[in-house]
Amino acid sequence: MKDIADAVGVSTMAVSVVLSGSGNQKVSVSPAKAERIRQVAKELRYRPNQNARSLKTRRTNQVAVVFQHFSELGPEHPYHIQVLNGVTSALFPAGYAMTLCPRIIIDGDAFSMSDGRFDGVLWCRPEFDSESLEAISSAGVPVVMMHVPPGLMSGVPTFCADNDGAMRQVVQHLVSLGHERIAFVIDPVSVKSVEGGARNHALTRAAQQAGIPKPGLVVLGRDHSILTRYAEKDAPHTALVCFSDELAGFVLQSCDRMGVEVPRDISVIGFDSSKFCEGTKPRLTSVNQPVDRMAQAATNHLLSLIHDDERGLPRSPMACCLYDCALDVRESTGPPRAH
Amino acid sequence: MKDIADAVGVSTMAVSVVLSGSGNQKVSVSPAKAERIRQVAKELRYRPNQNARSLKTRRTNQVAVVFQHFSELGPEHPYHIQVLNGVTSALFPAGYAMTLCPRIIIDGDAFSMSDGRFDGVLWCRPEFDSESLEAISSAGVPVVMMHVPPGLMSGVPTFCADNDGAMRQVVQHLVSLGHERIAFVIDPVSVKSVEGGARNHALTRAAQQAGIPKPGLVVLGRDHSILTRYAEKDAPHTALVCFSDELAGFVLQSCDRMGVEVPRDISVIGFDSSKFCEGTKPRLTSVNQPVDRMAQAATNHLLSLIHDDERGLPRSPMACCLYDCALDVRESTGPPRAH
DNA sequence: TTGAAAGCGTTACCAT
DNA sequence: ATGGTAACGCTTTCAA
Repeated sequence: MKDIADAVGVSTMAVSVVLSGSGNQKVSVSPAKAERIRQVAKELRYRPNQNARSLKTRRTNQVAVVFQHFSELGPEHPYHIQVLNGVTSALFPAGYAMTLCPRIIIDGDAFSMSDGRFDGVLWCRPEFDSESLEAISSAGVPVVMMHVPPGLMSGVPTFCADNDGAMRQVVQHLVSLGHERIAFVIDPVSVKSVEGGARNHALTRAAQQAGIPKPGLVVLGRDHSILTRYAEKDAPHTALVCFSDELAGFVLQSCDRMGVEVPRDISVIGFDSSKFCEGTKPRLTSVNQPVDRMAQAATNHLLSLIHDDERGLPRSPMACCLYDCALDVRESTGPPRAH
Repeated sequence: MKDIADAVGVSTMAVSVVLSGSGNQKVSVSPAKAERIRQVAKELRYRPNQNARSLKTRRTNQVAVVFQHFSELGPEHPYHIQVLNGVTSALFPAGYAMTLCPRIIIDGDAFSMSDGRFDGVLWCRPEFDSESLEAISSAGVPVVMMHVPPGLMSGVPTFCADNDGAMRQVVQHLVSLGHERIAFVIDPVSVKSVEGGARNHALTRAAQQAGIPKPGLVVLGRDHSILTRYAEKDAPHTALVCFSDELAGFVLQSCDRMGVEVPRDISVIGFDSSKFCEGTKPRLTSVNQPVDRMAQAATNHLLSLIHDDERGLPRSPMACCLYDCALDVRESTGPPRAH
């Protein structure tokens, strides 16, 4: 900056005002000099140092996104991808960069989100411990969370699927087919997550409302032998509602391997209704969760909070945003086997 | 920092040395005081400001990844996901964050990669203009590129699939099935990319070596009517080699719509051999490009360059790294229709 | 072993 | 309209 200032014959301040485009009203530079400054800056290939700028302005135009296990990224896990799509579609047009930060994602050091590098944080970890909870509520920057059911986090805006509504549709669909004994299938990791519990309870409530027996809970670890039970005539359940499409795909594979035919012997339902559902045999009935829309809306809300803070305005009081889910009926559900 | 220093009764320097973990040898702090400093820092919930730290050290522990069209992210485009997986698997354990920067990705402002926010850049845009070329070669930070065939970029390390080897396998497979008249199918965007041209030429060379006629070039825009030609008896080509799996999937759809049966009427080959290939009907024969491995290796190389620069060592002279591809034969290729 | 002080590159206040 | 100057929070050299 000093080189430019010297070359043009002005102070560094003038250069700053012209090139930062901060619209500083207290200081103005004549159009001629401004043009000359821009010209020299180009000649000298001047690149503003963002670190210095951020240090001074306390704004980085960078937002952190926190996932749980990033290694799970892949076509079987369209979730991450949908989130990334939603986030970037909101972030990029606004000129914000998105960063995936190992200190938070891998090391679990949630406090590092307040280290000055981020204007805001989008928290997409479905599971979080007390330490991250403290970090979130005492964060120096706006935080928006996804997949946290209403009433669990106070003071942090939340974007979540309407699990109750979704499960009501699931139960209605199954009941209309003739099912009565259903179970919720979940993996050991998700069962500990907030949304895992929420969906399980939602299914239970929906079943209760529909007047069918309380759904079972199957935590599916490495040992899938439990599935053999569903091949028997006195199988405890005739329909399995899975926490995710991936898990449902897993169940389908296991069924196939064990000679259990879907949906003749048992019905299977997934969650997310990703393109993955189109590729399974049979095609997977699944709850359609608008993850990309949710992520986009969450990101836009985060941006507005950042904006509020920046201007000293009170933050928007929005607490929780619930998203309707639809049930995409495909071929993995059908009437239960006659006895 | 000053608060901590005052509370403990030392200077800010002592705090810095203890908490930054920079292993400063010129200065040492007694273990007792060091412990006390750490303790007070915790009590005061001290969070080091990364911007200030970066401003001083000129290191951010952040790496930028540049894609072409991020909006294409999705299950049909496993490419981006594979790259992200490879990149993060190398970056995160090393403590580096990954950022997707709109100024480069959307606005195309390649010069912003030298704005001090990144220790290095992984360039994954298959297409690049002269301006970005200048930005890349004059970048203040190490840059590593993917998908640039050997000999095209000097001074910038490159990680690329062995397109020649891949196309040799493709041609061998097709010839062994009895094909002689083949064509390369590509979209209007990729045809202008470096790797698009490289693959086209690779196919041509491989065909020449195998002694079959020079392959045709089909640029598939919105108008897919060209495919109708392949339904006729005197079809010009009996096999289509596509630039990407997505494009091949598109071709399969068009064939289906037009009553062209694959592989009876025509053989189709994709590129990437993503999981997408398992979901198509018929399952897609495709070149298996180890994108995640390439991305991981490219990232590791970038990290080593950063390391070299940091220590003032000469940069590794590695210029180009070529990756073997395999042909995954599935059901979209078969003998050509008898006349 | 410790403290004082000089920057890092930028922005913004307060004078002229 | 313009120029000096003090921060921003941290690291690091130098002197004690």
